[in-house]
Amino acid sequence: MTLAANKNLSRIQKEKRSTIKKAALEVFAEYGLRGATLDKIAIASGLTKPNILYYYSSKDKIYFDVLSGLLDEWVAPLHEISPNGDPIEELLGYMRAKLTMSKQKPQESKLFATEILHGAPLTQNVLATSLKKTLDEKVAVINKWISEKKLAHVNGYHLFFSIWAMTQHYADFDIQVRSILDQSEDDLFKDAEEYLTSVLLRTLDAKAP
Amino acid sequence: MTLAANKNLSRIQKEKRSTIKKAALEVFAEYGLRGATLDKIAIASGLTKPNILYYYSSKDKIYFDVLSGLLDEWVAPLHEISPNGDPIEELLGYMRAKLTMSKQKPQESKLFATEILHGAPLTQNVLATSLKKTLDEKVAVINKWISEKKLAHVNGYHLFFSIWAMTQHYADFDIQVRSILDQSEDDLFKDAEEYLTSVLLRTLDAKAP
DNA sequence: AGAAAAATTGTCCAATTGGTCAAAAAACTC
DNA sequence: GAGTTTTTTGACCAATTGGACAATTTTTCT
Repeated sequence: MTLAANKNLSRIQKEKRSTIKKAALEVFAEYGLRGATLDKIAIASGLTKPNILYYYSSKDKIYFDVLSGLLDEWVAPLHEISPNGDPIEELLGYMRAKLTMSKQKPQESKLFATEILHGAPLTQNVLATSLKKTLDEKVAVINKWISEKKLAHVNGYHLFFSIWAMTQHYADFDIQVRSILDQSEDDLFKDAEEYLTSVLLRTLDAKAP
Repeated sequence: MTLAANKNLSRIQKEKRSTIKKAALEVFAEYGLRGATLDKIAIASGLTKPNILYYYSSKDKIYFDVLSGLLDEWVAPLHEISPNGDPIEELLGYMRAKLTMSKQKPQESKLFATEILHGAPLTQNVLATSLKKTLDEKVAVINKWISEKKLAHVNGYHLFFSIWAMTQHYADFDIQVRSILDQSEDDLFKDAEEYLTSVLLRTLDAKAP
Protein backbone atom coordinates (compact mmCIF):
# COMPACT_ATOMS: atom_id res chain seq x y z
CA MET A 1 0.00 0.00 0.00
CA THR A 2 2.60 2.54 1.00
CA LEU A 3 5.51 1.93 -1.35
CA ALA A 4 6.81 -0.86 -3.48
CA ALA A 5 9.16 -1.49 -0.54
CA ASN A 6 11.90 -4.10 -0.33
CA LYS A 7 11.80 -5.54 -3.81
CA ASN A 8 15.22 -6.49 -5.10
CA LEU A 9 17.17 -6.02 -1.93
CA SER A 10 20.01 -8.19 -0.78
CA ARG A 11 20.15 -9.65 2.71
CA ILE A 12 22.59 -6.99 3.86
CA GLN A 13 20.49 -4.24 2.41
CA LYS A 14 17.38 -5.45 4.16
CA GLU A 15 19.20 -5.84 7.45
CA LYS A 16 20.92 -2.49 7.36
CA ARG A 17 17.84 -0.59 6.26
CA SER A 18 15.94 -2.23 9.07
CA THR A 19 18.68 -1.34 11.55
CA ILE A 20 18.66 2.25 10.38
CA LYS A 21 14.90 2.53 10.54
CA LYS A 22 14.81 1.13 14.04
CA ALA A 23 17.44 3.56 15.26
CA ALA A 24 15.85 6.43 13.39
CA LEU A 25 12.49 5.72 14.98
CA GLU A 26 14.05 6.11 18.43
CA VAL A 27 15.79 9.32 17.54
CA PHE A 28 12.91 10.90 15.60
CA ALA A 29 10.43 9.99 18.36
CA GLU A 30 12.60 11.65 20.96
CA TYR A 31 13.78 14.71 19.06
CA GLY A 32 11.41 15.21 16.14
CA LEU A 33 12.43 15.56 12.50
CA ARG A 34 14.38 18.76 12.94
CA GLY A 35 15.87 17.91 16.30
CA ALA A 36 17.11 14.53 15.12
CA THR A 37 20.60 14.49 13.59
CA LEU A 38 22.31 11.99 11.37
CA ASP A 39 25.02 11.71 13.98
CA LYS A 40 22.49 10.64 16.60
CA ILE A 41 20.99 8.09 14.24
CA ALA A 42 24.49 6.88 13.41
CA ILE A 43 25.33 6.35 17.05
CA ALA A 44 21.97 4.73 17.80
CA SER A 45 22.37 2.35 14.89
CA GLY A 46 26.05 1.58 15.35
CA LEU A 47 26.77 2.60 11.77
CA THR A 48 28.81 5.48 10.43
CA LYS A 49 27.15 8.52 8.96
CA PRO A 50 28.32 7.94 5.39
CA ASN A 51 27.19 4.36 5.66
CA ILE A 52 23.69 5.51 6.55
CA LEU A 53 23.75 7.85 3.60
CA TYR A 54 24.69 4.93 1.43
CA TYR A 55 21.31 3.39 2.17
CA TYR A 56 19.27 6.57 2.39
CA SER A 57 20.21 9.55 0.29
CA SER A 58 19.04 12.07 2.88
CA LYS A 59 17.73 12.47 6.40
CA ASP A 60 14.30 13.36 5.06
CA LYS A 61 14.20 10.11 3.11
CA ILE A 62 14.79 8.14 6.31
CA TYR A 63 12.05 10.04 8.05
CA PHE A 64 9.68 9.51 5.17
CA ASP A 65 10.42 5.79 5.01
CA VAL A 66 10.02 5.29 8.75
CA LEU A 67 6.79 7.22 8.85
CA SER A 68 5.16 5.72 5.79
CA GLY A 69 6.18 2.24 6.88
CA LEU A 70 4.20 2.84 10.04
CA LEU A 71 1.13 4.45 8.55
CA ASP A 72 -0.67 1.26 7.59
CA GLU A 73 0.07 -0.36 10.91
CA TRP A 74 -1.20 2.68 12.67
CA VAL A 75 -4.56 2.77 10.94
CA ALA A 76 -4.98 -1.01 10.89
CA PRO A 77 -7.12 -1.37 14.03
CA LEU A 78 -9.72 0.86 12.40
CA HIS A 79 -10.25 -1.71 9.68
CA GLU A 80 -10.94 -4.37 12.28
CA ILE A 81 -14.19 -2.72 13.27
CA SER A 82 -16.82 -4.97 11.75
CA PRO A 83 -20.31 -3.72 10.84
CA ASN A 84 -21.60 -7.19 11.69
CA GLY A 85 -20.27 -7.46 15.22
CA ASP A 86 -21.82 -6.21 18.41
CA PRO A 87 -21.43 -2.41 18.35
CA ILE A 88 -20.28 -2.03 21.93
CA GLU A 89 -17.85 -4.91 21.67
CA GLU A 90 -16.46 -3.65 18.37
CA LEU A 91 -15.77 -0.20 19.75
CA LEU A 92 -14.44 -1.47 23.05
CA GLY A 93 -12.14 -3.75 21.09
CA TYR A 94 -10.94 -0.82 19.03
CA MET A 95 -10.20 1.19 22.13
CA ARG A 96 -8.30 -1.72 23.64
CA ALA A 97 -6.29 -2.20 20.47
CA LYS A 98 -5.33 1.46 20.47
CA LEU A 99 -4.45 1.37 24.15
CA THR A 100 -2.29 -1.69 23.61
CA MET A 101 -0.45 0.14 20.86
CA SER A 102 0.20 3.03 23.21
CA LYS A 103 1.67 0.62 25.71
CA GLN A 104 3.73 -1.41 23.30
CA LYS A 105 4.65 1.15 20.67
CA PRO A 106 5.02 4.48 22.43
CA GLN A 107 7.75 5.64 20.08
CA GLU A 108 5.54 5.18 17.07
CA SER A 109 2.80 7.12 18.79
CA LYS A 110 5.15 9.95 19.64
CA LEU A 111 6.46 10.04 16.11
CA PHE A 112 2.98 10.54 14.71
CA ALA A 113 2.12 13.04 17.39
CA THR A 114 5.17 15.16 16.61
CA GLU A 115 4.49 14.92 12.91
CA ILE A 116 0.91 16.14 13.23
CA LEU A 117 1.73 18.67 15.90
CA HIS A 118 4.24 20.31 13.60
CA GLY A 119 1.98 20.58 10.60
CA ALA A 120 2.04 17.03 9.24
CA PRO A 121 4.37 18.04 6.40
CA LEU A 122 4.61 14.48 5.11
CA THR A 123 1.29 12.97 6.11
CA GLN A 124 -1.26 15.70 5.55
CA ASN A 125 -2.05 14.20 2.20
CA VAL A 126 -2.64 10.74 3.64
CA LEU A 127 -4.75 12.17 6.42
CA ALA A 128 -7.01 14.08 4.07
CA THR A 129 -7.52 11.18 1.69
CA SER A 130 -6.91 7.68 2.99
CA LEU A 131 -7.62 8.25 6.69
CA LYS A 132 -10.61 10.47 6.02
CA LYS A 133 -12.09 7.89 3.66
CA THR A 134 -11.71 5.07 6.16
CA LEU A 135 -13.08 7.14 8.99
CA ASP A 136 -16.06 8.28 6.92
CA GLU A 137 -16.91 4.64 6.37
CA LYS A 138 -16.62 3.76 10.02
CA VAL A 139 -18.70 6.74 11.05
CA ALA A 140 -21.36 5.57 8.61
CA VAL A 141 -21.35 2.23 10.42
CA ILE A 142 -21.69 4.04 13.75
CA ASN A 143 -24.63 6.02 12.41
CA LYS A 144 -26.30 2.86 11.15
CA TRP A 145 -25.90 1.32 14.60
CA ILE A 146 -27.39 4.43 16.13
CA SER A 147 -30.38 4.35 13.80
CA GLU A 148 -30.87 0.72 14.83
CA LYS A 149 -30.93 1.85 18.46
CA LYS A 150 -27.88 -0.25 19.22
CA LEU A 151 -25.84 2.77 20.28
CA ALA A 152 -26.56 6.02 22.01
CA HIS A 153 -26.78 9.13 19.91
CA VAL A 154 -23.13 10.16 19.63
CA ASN A 155 -21.17 12.13 17.07
CA GLY A 156 -19.13 9.42 15.39
CA TYR A 157 -16.24 11.66 14.39
CA HIS A 158 -15.78 13.08 17.85
CA LEU A 159 -16.13 9.60 19.27
CA PHE A 160 -13.09 8.51 17.30
CA PHE A 161 -11.20 11.69 18.12
CA SER A 162 -11.78 11.06 21.81
CA ILE A 163 -10.68 7.43 21.59
CA TRP A 164 -7.52 8.51 19.79
CA ALA A 165 -6.87 11.27 22.27
CA MET A 166 -7.48 9.25 25.40
CA THR A 167 -5.48 6.21 24.35
CA GLN A 168 -2.54 7.95 22.72
CA HIS A 169 -2.28 10.25 25.71
CA TYR A 170 -0.71 7.41 27.69
CA ALA A 171 2.10 7.13 25.14
CA ASP A 172 2.58 10.73 24.07
CA PHE A 173 2.33 12.30 27.52
CA ASP A 174 3.72 9.40 29.48
CA ILE A 175 6.18 11.67 31.24
CA GLN A 176 3.35 13.76 32.61
CA VAL A 177 1.32 10.70 33.55
CA ARG A 178 4.29 9.17 35.30
CA SER A 179 5.07 12.39 37.11
CA ILE A 180 1.65 12.15 38.71
CA LEU A 181 1.09 8.42 39.09
CA ASP A 182 3.82 6.31 40.60
CA GLN A 183 2.76 2.88 39.42
CA SER A 184 4.17 0.03 37.44
CA GLU A 185 3.41 0.20 33.74
CA ASP A 186 1.14 -2.82 34.01
CA ASP A 187 -0.91 -1.34 36.81
CA LEU A 188 -1.18 1.97 35.02
CA PHE A 189 -2.50 0.46 31.83
CA LYS A 190 -4.82 -1.82 33.78
CA ASP A 191 -6.39 1.19 35.47
CA ALA A 192 -6.49 3.09 32.20
CA GLU A 193 -8.30 0.26 30.47
CA GLU A 194 -10.76 -0.03 33.28
CA TYR A 195 -11.47 3.68 33.23
CA LEU A 196 -11.75 3.89 29.46
CA THR A 197 -14.01 0.86 29.35
CA SER A 198 -16.30 2.51 31.84
CA VAL A 199 -16.34 5.77 29.88
CA LEU A 200 -17.12 4.04 26.62
CA LEU A 201 -19.75 1.75 28.07
CA ARG A 202 -21.59 4.68 29.55
CA THR A 203 -21.14 6.91 26.51
CA LEU A 204 -22.34 4.31 24.04
CA ASP A 205 -25.18 2.77 26.02
CA ALA A 206 -28.32 3.11 23.90
CA LYS A 207 -30.44 3.48 27.01
CA ALA A 208 -30.33 6.68 29.13
CA PRO A 209 -31.14 10.16 27.82
CA MET B 1 4.71 32.20 41.47
CA THR B 2 6.98 31.45 38.54
CA LEU B 3 9.68 34.10 38.71
CA ALA B 4 10.17 37.56 40.10
CA ALA B 5 9.38 38.72 36.54
CA ASN B 6 9.34 42.30 35.28
CA LYS B 7 10.66 44.16 38.26
CA ASN B 8 12.76 47.17 37.37
CA LEU B 9 12.21 47.18 33.64
CA SER B 10 11.89 50.26 31.48
CA ARG B 11 9.02 50.76 29.08
CA ILE B 12 11.15 49.70 26.13
CA GLN B 13 12.40 46.63 27.92
CA LYS B 14 8.90 45.52 28.78
CA GLU B 15 7.69 46.10 25.24
CA LYS B 16 10.55 44.35 23.53
CA ARG B 17 10.55 41.40 25.85
CA SER B 18 6.85 41.03 25.25
CA THR B 19 7.34 41.26 21.49
CA ILE B 20 10.05 38.63 21.62
CA LYS B 21 8.00 36.28 23.75
CA LYS B 22 5.01 36.58 21.46
CA ALA B 23 7.10 35.83 18.38
CA ALA B 24 8.95 33.05 20.17
CA LEU B 25 5.69 31.40 21.18
CA GLU B 26 4.68 31.20 17.53
CA VAL B 27 7.99 29.76 16.44
CA PHE B 28 8.44 27.34 19.34
CA ALA B 29 4.87 26.07 18.97
CA GLU B 30 5.40 25.38 15.30
CA TYR B 31 8.94 23.99 15.37
CA GLY B 32 9.67 22.94 18.93
CA LEU B 33 12.67 24.03 20.98
CA ARG B 34 15.27 22.42 18.76
CA GLY B 35 13.59 23.21 15.48
CA ALA B 36 13.13 26.86 16.33
CA THR B 37 15.98 29.16 15.35
CA LEU B 38 16.91 32.61 16.52
CA ASP B 39 16.66 33.76 12.93
CA LYS B 40 13.05 32.63 12.73
CA ILE B 41 12.24 34.36 16.00
CA ALA B 42 14.04 37.46 14.74
CA ILE B 43 11.97 37.54 11.57
CA ALA B 44 8.73 36.82 13.40
CA SER B 45 9.41 39.60 15.89
CA GLY B 46 10.76 42.16 13.43
CA LEU B 47 13.93 42.52 15.49
CA THR B 48 17.50 41.64 14.63
CA LYS B 49 19.15 38.60 16.10
CA PRO B 50 21.68 40.50 18.21
CA ASN B 51 18.90 42.69 19.47
CA ILE B 52 17.03 39.67 20.71
CA LEU B 53 20.17 38.46 22.41
CA TYR B 54 20.42 41.83 24.09
CA TYR B 55 17.20 41.03 25.95
CA TYR B 56 17.70 37.29 26.36
CA SER B 57 21.17 35.91 26.75
CA SER B 58 20.33 32.66 24.95
CA LYS B 59 17.66 30.82 23.02
CA ASP B 60 17.06 28.50 25.93
CA LYS B 61 16.38 31.49 28.16
CA ILE B 62 13.66 32.67 25.82
CA TYR B 63 12.11 29.23 25.77
CA PHE B 64 12.26 28.99 29.53
CA ASP B 65 10.70 32.41 29.98
CA VAL B 66 7.89 31.75 27.52
CA LEU B 67 7.11 28.39 29.00
CA SER B 68 7.25 29.35 32.64
CA GLY B 69 5.20 32.46 31.94
CA LEU B 70 2.46 30.18 30.65
CA LEU B 71 2.59 27.50 33.30
CA ASP B 72 0.39 29.25 35.83
CA GLU B 73 -2.14 30.21 33.22
CA TRP B 74 -2.22 26.65 31.99
CA VAL B 75 -2.95 25.10 35.35
CA ALA B 76 -5.29 27.90 36.47
CA PRO B 77 -8.61 26.25 35.49
CA LEU B 78 -7.79 23.38 37.83
CA HIS B 79 -7.86 25.76 40.78
CA GLU B 80 -11.34 26.91 39.83
CA ILE B 81 -12.81 23.55 40.71
CA SER B 82 -14.60 24.20 43.98
CA PRO B 83 -15.29 21.45 46.53
CA ASN B 84 -18.46 23.32 47.46
CA GLY B 85 -20.05 23.48 44.02
CA ASP B 86 -22.18 20.90 42.30
CA PRO B 87 -19.78 18.10 41.26
CA ILE B 88 -21.13 17.65 37.75
CA GLU B 89 -21.24 21.39 37.09
CA GLU B 90 -17.75 21.89 38.45
CA LEU B 91 -16.26 19.22 36.23
CA LEU B 92 -18.27 20.25 33.17
CA GLY B 93 -17.07 23.79 33.76
CA TYR B 94 -13.50 22.59 33.95
CA MET B 95 -13.86 20.70 30.68
CA ARG B 96 -15.37 23.77 29.01
CA ALA B 97 -12.57 25.97 30.30
CA LYS B 98 -9.97 23.58 28.89
CA LEU B 99 -11.81 23.34 25.58
CA THR B 100 -11.98 27.11 25.34
CA MET B 101 -8.25 27.29 25.91
CA SER B 102 -7.71 24.84 23.08
CA LYS B 103 -9.78 27.03 20.81
CA GLN B 104 -8.28 30.33 21.83
CA LYS B 105 -4.73 29.38 22.70
CA PRO B 106 -3.75 26.55 20.39
CA GLN B 107 -0.13 27.68 20.23
CA GLU B 108 0.23 27.47 23.98
CA SER B 109 -1.27 24.01 23.92
CA LYS B 110 1.11 22.87 21.22
CA LEU B 111 4.06 24.33 23.07
CA PHE B 112 3.25 22.29 26.16
CA ALA B 113 2.53 19.22 24.08
CA THR B 114 5.90 19.40 22.37
CA GLU B 115 7.65 20.04 25.62
CA ILE B 116 6.15 16.99 27.32
CA LEU B 117 6.40 14.82 24.23
CA HIS B 118 10.12 15.43 24.07
CA GLY B 119 10.86 14.64 27.65
CA ALA B 120 9.72 17.79 29.44
CA PRO B 121 13.33 18.93 29.95
CA LEU B 122 12.26 22.17 31.57
CA THR B 123 8.96 21.31 33.18
CA GLN B 124 9.41 17.83 34.56
CA ASN B 125 10.19 19.30 37.92
CA VAL B 126 7.05 21.42 37.96
CA LEU B 127 4.95 18.47 36.82
CA ALA B 128 6.22 16.21 39.55
CA THR B 129 5.77 18.77 42.31
CA SER B 130 3.35 21.61 41.73
CA LEU B 131 1.01 19.93 39.24
CA LYS B 132 1.00 16.64 41.09
CA LYS B 133 0.19 18.38 44.36
CA THR B 134 -2.71 20.30 42.85
CA LEU B 135 -4.06 17.25 41.10
CA ASP B 136 -3.80 15.13 44.23
CA GLU B 137 -5.97 17.69 46.00
CA LYS B 138 -8.55 17.73 43.25
CA VAL B 139 -8.68 13.96 43.07
CA ALA B 140 -9.29 13.95 46.82
CA VAL B 141 -12.28 16.21 46.18
CA ILE B 142 -13.50 13.84 43.48
CA ASN B 143 -13.18 10.91 45.84
CA LYS B 144 -15.09 12.80 48.52
CA TRP B 145 -17.87 13.47 46.01
CA ILE B 146 -17.90 9.81 45.08
CA SER B 147 -18.18 8.71 48.69
CA GLU B 148 -21.11 11.10 49.03
CA LYS B 149 -22.74 9.36 46.08
CA LYS B 150 -22.69 12.58 44.07
CA LEU B 151 -20.52 11.08 41.36
CA ALA B 152 -20.14 7.70 39.76
CA HIS B 153 -17.22 5.56 40.80
CA VAL B 154 -14.46 6.86 38.53
CA ASN B 155 -10.72 6.94 38.83
CA GLY B 156 -10.07 10.61 39.45
CA TYR B 157 -6.59 10.68 37.95
CA HIS B 158 -7.66 9.05 34.73
CA LEU B 159 -10.69 11.31 34.63
CA PHE B 160 -8.39 14.32 34.51
CA PHE B 161 -6.07 12.65 32.03
CA SER B 162 -9.01 12.03 29.72
CA ILE B 163 -10.30 15.58 30.02
CA TRP B 164 -6.84 16.90 29.20
CA ALA B 165 -6.45 14.50 26.32
CA MET B 166 -9.84 15.08 24.76
CA THR B 167 -9.79 18.87 24.99
CA GLN B 168 -6.17 19.47 24.05
CA HIS B 169 -6.57 17.13 21.12
CA TYR B 170 -8.50 19.84 19.29
CA ALA B 171 -5.54 22.19 19.55
CA ASP B 172 -2.59 19.83 19.26
CA PHE B 173 -3.98 17.67 16.47
CA ASP B 174 -6.03 20.34 14.75
CA ILE B 175 -4.46 19.52 11.42
CA GLN B 176 -5.71 15.96 11.64
CA VAL B 177 -9.14 17.05 12.85
CA ARG B 178 -9.43 19.55 10.05
CA SER B 179 -8.29 17.02 7.48
CA ILE B 180 -11.31 14.95 8.42
CA LEU B 181 -13.94 17.52 9.31
CA ASP B 182 -14.53 20.40 6.96
CA GLN B 183 -16.32 22.80 9.25
CA SER B 184 -15.94 26.32 10.51
CA GLU B 185 -13.98 26.56 13.75
CA ASP B 186 -17.10 27.64 15.61
CA ASP B 187 -19.13 24.68 14.41
CA LEU B 188 -16.33 22.29 15.20
CA PHE B 189 -15.95 23.46 18.77
CA LYS B 190 -19.72 23.55 19.23
CA ASP B 191 -19.92 19.88 18.24
CA ALA B 192 -16.91 19.04 20.36
CA GLU B 193 -18.43 20.68 23.42
CA GLU B 194 -21.71 18.91 22.87
CA TYR B 195 -19.98 15.56 22.51
CA LEU B 196 -17.69 16.06 25.49
CA THR B 197 -20.59 17.24 27.63
CA SER B 198 -22.45 14.07 26.78
CA VAL B 199 -19.45 11.89 27.57
CA LEU B 200 -18.85 13.55 30.91
CA LEU B 201 -22.50 13.58 31.95
CA ARG B 202 -22.77 9.88 31.29
CA THR B 203 -19.40 9.04 32.81
CA LEU B 204 -20.02 10.98 36.00
CA ASP B 205 -23.66 10.18 36.60
CA ALA B 206 -23.91 8.62 40.05
CA LYS B 207 -26.79 6.44 38.92
CA ALA B 208 -26.23 3.48 36.59
CA PRO B 209 -23.81 0.55 37.32
C1' DA C 1 41.27 -17.98 -6.26
C1' DG C 2 40.37 -13.88 -8.76
C1' DA C 3 37.43 -10.44 -10.78
C1' DA C 4 33.49 -7.68 -10.13
C1' DA C 5 30.18 -5.66 -7.31
C1' DA C 6 28.68 -4.03 -3.02
C1' DA C 7 29.55 -2.05 1.35
C1' DT C 8 32.19 0.84 4.49
C1' DT C 9 34.77 4.67 6.04
C1' DG C 10 38.03 8.84 6.70
C1' DT C 11 38.20 13.17 5.13
C1' DC C 12 36.37 17.04 3.59
C1' DC C 13 32.94 20.96 2.52
C1' DA C 14 29.35 24.49 2.49
C1' DA C 15 25.40 26.05 4.95
C1' DT C 16 23.21 26.94 9.12
C1' DT C 17 23.29 27.88 13.76
C1' DG C 18 23.84 30.17 18.47
C1' DG C 19 26.28 33.63 20.06
C1' DT C 20 30.08 37.76 20.46
C1' DC C 21 31.62 42.41 20.09
C1' DA C 22 32.69 46.93 19.05
C1' DA C 23 30.74 50.75 17.03
C1' DA C 24 26.71 53.50 15.88
C1' DA C 25 22.23 55.30 16.97
C1' DA C 26 18.62 56.55 19.99
C1' DA C 27 16.73 57.76 24.42
C1' DC C 28 17.07 59.80 28.68
C1' DT C 29 18.99 63.10 32.19
C1' DC C 30 20.39 67.36 33.84
C1' DG D 1 21.62 70.72 24.22
C1' DA D 2 25.71 68.41 25.99
C1' DG D 3 26.71 64.25 28.27
C1' DT D 4 25.44 59.78 29.78
C1' DT D 5 23.11 55.57 29.43
C1' DT D 6 20.50 52.41 26.88
C1' DT D 7 19.38 50.28 22.64
C1' DT D 8 20.42 48.65 18.03
C1' DT D 9 23.10 46.66 14.50
C1' DG D 10 26.70 44.98 11.02
C1' DA D 11 30.36 42.10 10.92
C1' DC D 12 32.23 38.27 12.60
C1' DC D 13 33.24 33.49 14.77
C1' DA D 14 33.25 28.65 16.25
C1' DA D 15 30.46 24.61 16.43
C1' DT D 16 27.21 21.71 14.37
C1' DT D 17 24.95 19.94 10.61
C1' DG D 18 23.65 17.41 6.21
C1' DG D 19 25.92 15.63 2.78
C1' DA D 20 29.85 14.50 -1.03
C1' DC D 21 33.54 11.61 -2.52
C1' DA D 22 37.40 8.90 -3.35
C1' DA D 23 39.75 5.20 -1.39
C1' DT D 24 39.50 0.93 1.03
C1' DT D 25 37.47 -3.26 2.61
C1' DT D 26 34.23 -6.91 2.31
C1' DT D 27 31.07 -9.81 -0.08
C1' DT D 28 29.47 -12.16 -4.06
C1' DC D 29 29.88 -14.65 -8.23
C1' DT D 30 32.18 -17.64 -11.38
